Amino acid sequence: MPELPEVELAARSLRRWLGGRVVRGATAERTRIFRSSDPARFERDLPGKRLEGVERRGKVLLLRFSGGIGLLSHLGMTGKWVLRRGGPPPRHSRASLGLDGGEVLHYLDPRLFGKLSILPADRLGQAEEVRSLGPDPLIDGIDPDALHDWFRRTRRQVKVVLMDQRVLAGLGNIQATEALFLARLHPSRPASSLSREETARLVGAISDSIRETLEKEGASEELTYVEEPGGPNPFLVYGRTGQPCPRCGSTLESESIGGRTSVFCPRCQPT
DNA sequence: ACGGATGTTCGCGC
DNA sequence: CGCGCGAACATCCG
Repeated sequence: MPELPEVELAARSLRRWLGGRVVRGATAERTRIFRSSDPARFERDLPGKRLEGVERRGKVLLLRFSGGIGLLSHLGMTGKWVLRRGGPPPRHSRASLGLDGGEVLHYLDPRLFGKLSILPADRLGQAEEVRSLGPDPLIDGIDPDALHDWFRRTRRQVKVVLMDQRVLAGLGNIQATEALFLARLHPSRPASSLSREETARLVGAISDSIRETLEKEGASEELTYVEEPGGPNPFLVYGRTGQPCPRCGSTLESESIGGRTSVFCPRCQPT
């Protein structure tokens, strides 16, 4: 589920579901989700508190509750917040917040790669997970010169740099793959080889890719309310190795870059 | 049944 | 300190 667009949609859902509402009860399993915190604090600190605000920085969700309680949520690879009313808890619910009217907000995470921590609300922004982040494309925008400076100072491949959260906050394997395709840049190009003009093109492509994904996944979320996976692949090239390039019809190829599968068109994205 | 998966972090070696 | 690589985490899905 989670790169910048999905986390942004999660933030919007959380605001809609429990903005201003009071938590009646809280439960948390003792799992590695609570690494730097403690499930007991989740259960003890949240009941009686009102959600006052939800922010997102990169892939990190920051929830502020009344009483100065803060909750940091990183969805990892398979984390997800869902709202249910009644019924048995969904599979892999690791923590939950009970609300008025029988509604329950569940944090689902089958693989336990995500993270939850309770900390003072006024220190959410100073958490290491947030402090280490570069500019967020949606909140701060992307400065082409600053990105070009990063590119010039590294010997890494451009896709690896795009996924470095210190450079830009929120891009993962999908968004980096899609943006490089839109910008017609091969993912394994040394970042330092990109011209100022190519970097500017890439900046536009990143914005386009994020906006596209937000629209597509936002629309499907409204349709289903309780989002279910398994729809058609909404991406241009991600997950489409061996299929025809949507731009030129050449067969899409893939290779591992920075330990992740990267899909590209050998003709549109020359090395 | 096997292989891969939207993320992060750690250890190892150069 | 930079960087590449592989592994680990735990489960699901095609």
